[in-house]
Amino acid sequence: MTDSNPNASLTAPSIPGDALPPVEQHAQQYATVRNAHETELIEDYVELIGDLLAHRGEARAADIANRMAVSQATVSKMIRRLNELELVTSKPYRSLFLTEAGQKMAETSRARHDIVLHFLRALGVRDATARIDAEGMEHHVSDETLAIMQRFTEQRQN
Amino acid sequence: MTDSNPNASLTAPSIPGDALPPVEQHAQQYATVRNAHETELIEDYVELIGDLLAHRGEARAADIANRMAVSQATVSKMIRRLNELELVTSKPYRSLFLTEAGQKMAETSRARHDIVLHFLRALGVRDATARIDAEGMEHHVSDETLAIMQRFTEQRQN
DNA sequence: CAATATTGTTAGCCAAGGCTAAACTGTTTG
DNA sequence: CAAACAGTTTAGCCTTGGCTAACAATATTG
Ligand SMILES: [Mn+2]
Ligand SMILES: [Mn+2]
Ligand SMILES: [Mn+2]
Ligand SMILES: [Mn+2]
Repeated sequence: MTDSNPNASLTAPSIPGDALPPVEQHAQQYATVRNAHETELIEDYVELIGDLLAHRGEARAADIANRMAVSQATVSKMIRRLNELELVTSKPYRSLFLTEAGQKMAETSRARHDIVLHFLRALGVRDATARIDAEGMEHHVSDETLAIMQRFTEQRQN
Repeated sequence: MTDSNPNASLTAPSIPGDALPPVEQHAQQYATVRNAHETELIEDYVELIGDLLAHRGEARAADIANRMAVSQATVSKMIRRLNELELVTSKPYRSLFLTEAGQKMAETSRARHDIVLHFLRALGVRDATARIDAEGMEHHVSDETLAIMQRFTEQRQN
């Protein structure tokens, strides 16, 4: 469907910047963002569990709660979801582990996260800022942009 | 609070990539993202309403629903929220308008969105991809990074 | 100008992701 | 080895942001 008010050009003030994108393309932008937001928290949990396993040998709910600054109850509920999605295995009161699918997601997320982080640093952003920005940006960066970021970073480093 | 398992170094496998950031810094990353997600949809609505007013002279709920690919009921409910936040004024069955605060937010969001979009294009990302990525990234880019993106874009264009 | 089409609102539903408080389990230690 | 502590789970609450279906108001048009 198209916008209402067909004779808008009569009432619109002077052309302010870029024109609006076509409705379908515009809608796609928002839909893609909504989509990313459905998976991003899952990805962050799985990525963090993978990091804890790699660096600490175990991933406890309490550690996740501390690192995410979230209550233990919130983590516990999320772990149940991760279990249902078959991304982690867990026995009550024991460390978490990643399933095959979980490990794959952790690696992918970690790789993407690192590319964004290193790119921001290569751009000249301070480390602490780069870390904060990367945590949010990573979920909204397409493969195309990711590839460009990676090339950019490599060239700056050589 | 600190992580559990004090003798983790005994069980951890070989150092995989970067170390984990300190707990407080790590927690700050996630907290900042959660914070951005609280305001991001509001910003997109206000930004879109501002764009519709600028380009079309009016902002109707139906247009918003089409452009966001969301039901009219969802838009109607959101407009009530924007009203409560005193970002828009609305009379039933009439176009929306932005309050002073709404206009300010629209301008800020639009400016930030444009900087990210132009930066991505300057990097070499295709326009359609850049638009999609910018829609999500914009809410997770710090002022520091934004300034660096803007400088980068300007230099590529000169 | 009445009928129809479009637009807007309301009600009621749902899932996600937060929280606190309370109960339960496992571990450490006096 | 009992008590205290640390970690985990459960229950119940809340807000946000989606949806559909039904209804209400306005605009268009035969
Ligand atoms: Mn991440
Ligand atoms: Mn993240
Ligand atoms: Mn986001
Ligand atoms: Mn946006």
